[in-house]
Amino acid sequence: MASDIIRSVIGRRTGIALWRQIADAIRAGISSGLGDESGRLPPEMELAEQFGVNRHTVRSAISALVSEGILRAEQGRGTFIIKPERLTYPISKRTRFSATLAEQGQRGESRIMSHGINPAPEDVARALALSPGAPVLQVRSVGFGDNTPISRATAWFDNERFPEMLPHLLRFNSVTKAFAASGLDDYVRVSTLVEAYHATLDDIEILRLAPGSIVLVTYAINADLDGKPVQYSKTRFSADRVSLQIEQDPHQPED
Amino acid sequence: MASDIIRSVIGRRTGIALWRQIADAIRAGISSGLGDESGRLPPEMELAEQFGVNRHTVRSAISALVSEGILRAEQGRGTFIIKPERLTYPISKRTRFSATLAEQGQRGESRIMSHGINPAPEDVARALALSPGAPVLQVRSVGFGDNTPISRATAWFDNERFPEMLPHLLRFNSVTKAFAASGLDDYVRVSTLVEAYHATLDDIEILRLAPGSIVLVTYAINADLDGKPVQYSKTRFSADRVSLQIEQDPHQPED
DNA sequence: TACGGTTGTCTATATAAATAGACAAATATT
DNA sequence: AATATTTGTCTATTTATATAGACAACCGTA
Repeated sequence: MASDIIRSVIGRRTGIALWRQIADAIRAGISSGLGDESGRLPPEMELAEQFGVNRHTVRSAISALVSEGILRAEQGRGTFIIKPERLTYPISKRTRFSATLAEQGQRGESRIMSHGINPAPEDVARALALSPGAPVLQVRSVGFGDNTPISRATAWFDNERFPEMLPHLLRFNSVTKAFAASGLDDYVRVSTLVEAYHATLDDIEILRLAPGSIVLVTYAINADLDGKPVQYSKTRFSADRVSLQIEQDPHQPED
Repeated sequence: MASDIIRSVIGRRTGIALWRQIADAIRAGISSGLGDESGRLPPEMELAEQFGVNRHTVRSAISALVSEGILRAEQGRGTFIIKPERLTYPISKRTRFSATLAEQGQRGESRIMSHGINPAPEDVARALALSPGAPVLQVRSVGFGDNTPISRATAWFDNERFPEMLPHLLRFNSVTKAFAASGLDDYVRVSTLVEAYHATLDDIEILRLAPGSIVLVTYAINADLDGKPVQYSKTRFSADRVSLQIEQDPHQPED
């Protein structure tokens, strides 16, 4: 009885293998209370019945989740959930994790993977209110939580206005501190665009995702207090591992 | 040569059929410039070569997109793109489409599918700051743009405070006007949580999606100017058809 | 009208996914 | 020690995916 959490019935002839649909359903079900207090999943036979498939199909799904590091199977005992949590990322006017560069405190960390100074592509120039081709600093980074990759980001900065941004970033590993060292004491998030896509092969490799996983993609603009854009970043989050929490600063006076 | 837009190489033995991966890649590629000025896709043979698969596999993908209404194949001429656009949904302090109930103006429209007064489930009670089990009005609706379904939503309202909400909603087909008629002149969005999932069978049916599609899910809370929550809604958007645009009201005074 | 380029249809074969059944191996309980 | 429960492994069969090749049907143009 128990787990009627499996409401997401699965379809056939969809181009998505049943075992993968079931793996996705189990992964999703974990956060919504699949499994008992001890983190034990219902036995394979029961799951097979719930999903209306053969036991071997469920086993394929579980096997995939085991190699993802989400489940652990113990012969004779059962199958257990390893990591139930989902990180919540705040996005507000004062969002500071922005390019997922550091300062997440607690369990967060981020690493700069590569950087360079290039002429601004069209979309970057538009976002930063620069003329196309103007020199911009581009920084790629990967954000981690509990040693698992959570997000990967590319951030751009106006190289004319912030010529010393890169050394500051490398030194402080914090956008806020790097801006401060560049003479910008405060900045605010002015715009965030959210989209969702299937993971690319790069996503799968870098974020250690399962094929067919989903990524949340954000396009964010930070500006100084005059409204002039100072940072543009594109970030790809593992949708399995994060929620984006958008706060609208409720208790402020109305305009 | 042209379309090296196909960067998203496809993987095998992933549990996702090649034809579906290719369909997803083409669907995604459309918005980023796949196809020439006239909206014509590269010929099947060329696509097959680009993706490194057999022509028949590409044909399966195209056939799926044709029945999705995204492509149109004409014998002897080529395959053409039907709908390139993607709707942008704003989410800000003053977001009013909220439960995707109406007032989107322009080309937007929404229809109430069902409604009822029930005891509040735990998450709804928490969001509305009510005691669990308190009576709440629940309204399900589907939002349309250009006659294609864009989103489906469930909204909850405190039935004690707004006992006449339902008739007002049915009459005005607008949350804002229904609140106004209930004596609440203004309200603001205080919180929006964004997640992404694979489409369920319900999503596929109601939003007319392809199996394996992605949905953006938002959990939103609107509150009156005292900060008391007045509406909680869960909305599921077709990720192929919308971007969520989050504005943080940049030009306001700091706190 | 003839031709190159394109989509549509057919047959055949190989590989991956799914079902079915049986039994071994480990675990916990009686 | 015996038993029921659960995961692990094996064989066999069917269905869905993917590849391969050939040719018909249709379009635009030379």
